[in-house]
Amino acid sequence: MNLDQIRNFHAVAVHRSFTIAAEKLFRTQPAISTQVRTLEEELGARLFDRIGKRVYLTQAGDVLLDYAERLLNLHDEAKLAVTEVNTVPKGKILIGANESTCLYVLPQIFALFKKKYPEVQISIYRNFSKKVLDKVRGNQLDFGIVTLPVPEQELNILPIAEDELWLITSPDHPLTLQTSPDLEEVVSYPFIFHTAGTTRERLRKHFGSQWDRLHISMELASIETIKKFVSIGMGISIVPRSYAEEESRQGTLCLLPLRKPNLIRKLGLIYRKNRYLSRACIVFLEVVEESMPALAMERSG
Amino acid sequence: MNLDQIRNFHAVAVHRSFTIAAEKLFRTQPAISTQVRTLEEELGARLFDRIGKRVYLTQAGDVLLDYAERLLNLHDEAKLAVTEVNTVPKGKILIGANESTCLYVLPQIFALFKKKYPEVQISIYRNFSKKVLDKVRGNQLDFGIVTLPVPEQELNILPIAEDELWLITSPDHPLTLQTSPDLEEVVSYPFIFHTAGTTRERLRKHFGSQWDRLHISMELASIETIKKFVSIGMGISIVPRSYAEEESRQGTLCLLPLRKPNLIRKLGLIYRKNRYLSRACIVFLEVVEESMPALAMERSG
DNA sequence: GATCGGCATAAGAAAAACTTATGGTTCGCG
DNA sequence: CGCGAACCATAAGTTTTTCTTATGCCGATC
Repeated sequence: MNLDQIRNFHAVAVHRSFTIAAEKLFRTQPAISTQVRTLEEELGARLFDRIGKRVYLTQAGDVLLDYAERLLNLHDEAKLAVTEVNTVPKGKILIGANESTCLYVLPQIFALFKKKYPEVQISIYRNFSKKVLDKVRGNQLDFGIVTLPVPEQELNILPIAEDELWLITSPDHPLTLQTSPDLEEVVSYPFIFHTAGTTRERLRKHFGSQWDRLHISMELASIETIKKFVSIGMGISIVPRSYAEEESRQGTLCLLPLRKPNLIRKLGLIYRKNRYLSRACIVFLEVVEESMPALAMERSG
Repeated sequence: MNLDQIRNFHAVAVHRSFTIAAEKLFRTQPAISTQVRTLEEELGARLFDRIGKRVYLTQAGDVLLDYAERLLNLHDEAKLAVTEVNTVPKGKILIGANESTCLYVLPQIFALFKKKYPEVQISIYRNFSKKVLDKVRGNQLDFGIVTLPVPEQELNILPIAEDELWLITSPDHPLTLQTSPDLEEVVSYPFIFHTAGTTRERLRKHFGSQWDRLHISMELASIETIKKFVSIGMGISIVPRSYAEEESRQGTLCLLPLRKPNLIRKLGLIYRKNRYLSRACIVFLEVVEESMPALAMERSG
């Protein structure tokens, strides 16, 4: 029993005629007859009584007619629903990002996106860049926002923001007398770092041999707590500049550029290559690209 | 999109593998691949992301999977329901009968039937034998119970009861002095007849030339009213004996056999030839045949 | 880096479905 | 009452679809 047979049966049942059913379905009458007979044989039940030139539904036919309608309707609905996925932005998008991105980058993008496409639900997976990367590779996330660079294999990468890493200190810290200290001058002060993460690793490489001389007074899991403890003088730290601009304006933190080397942290939107993008995903990409100038502005402003 | 394609898609989605799906469906892997691709082309949407050796559902695929399950379930249910019609007695039977049959014949049959097959719903169309006959011919009724004989064309006929037509009078009527009056003696008294019906027509033929001499004091539409008016002496009438036995026992009516000719009224169950009988209809026939001795008893008892 | 596993594609074979032709009924109409 | 038209069933042959076999390609794995 396939949908075509059901469609045939339905047409015959509705028109109470094989000939008319055939016309409606753009087939010949024997085609319909044969299909209905096949269906009857498969079900082991006569569906129509052919009496004279008249056609009557049997009880079995009557039962099947009800199901036929439901099946055909459900089938139409299915087709429509599947087609809509790629024409109407709808459904759900899964995005992975680390904590600070969630705090400082995503809100602006999401606000814009939600305004344009309220029907699309966004779900956020918050974790370190590395975990996000794995999940994107494993097709468990539609998108990820991670610190660049990233091994390119199998991934599309769309740089969306870059930020210089600046030094933060408490407002009354000795370093604030400098306008732009270099690494050498900085290492003598106690540091506060992230417990883990891409930026921490990059800094470790950067400090090179000096890393061991570094006095790490605290290791904290979130950028917010780091800023708190820096502001009360527990140590200094290095963070993307934009993450501390608010506090700098308010005077609770002091934000200092490092002389050299200019440390840049780039953020990228990543998603798997060869992946079929739903309409919702496509418009999300569009929105991200649209809002990129704004994100760039943020850096310079 | 037909059910086979949906079944294929479903298997792939469930097992997340074309090869395993093929095994489960006893096909080769290319068969499944082609079918799924055809489905994708028809829907204009990729359903799976084939990344490396892994297979992932796209959002469109996810949407379709839900519908696929519903469609397949509904299909199974339909098959089961249709098959059950002819294996399990269920559903509805439409029976046509005239008023007196409804009152005196059907209750016993139905009681027995309902006891054996409580799942089958019986619906009664009450009308004159002629109308019942038409509806059975027109396939609007499963069965009819009518006065025999009946033109046999296209009908199966199962005689189910026969009854002598006896005279009924009020208990104090002069005729009660006779044990078995003949037609000649009877015609001088005022008669009460049915307004229409097979039996009335048969009587008219029977009376032959004497019909015109007959004094018809009333014509009534139901056997119950006829009996009422006969019992209060408004006239005499001729009815199937069993229809008045109760009143005869209670003494409200007097029931007299006519000497000659012995008028017999036969009842038959009729149904269309070439008609596919549902299980419910078949077991109904069985019950009627079973209860026929009982109905015969009624006549002699 | 060779091999294995798994999906895609191509070509040919098998199966299913369709069309044309035709026959048997029934029903309506002259 | 008989004839023709309408309607469904069946048969034969053709077209379309779907399957299998064979093979290629790519990524994962050892």
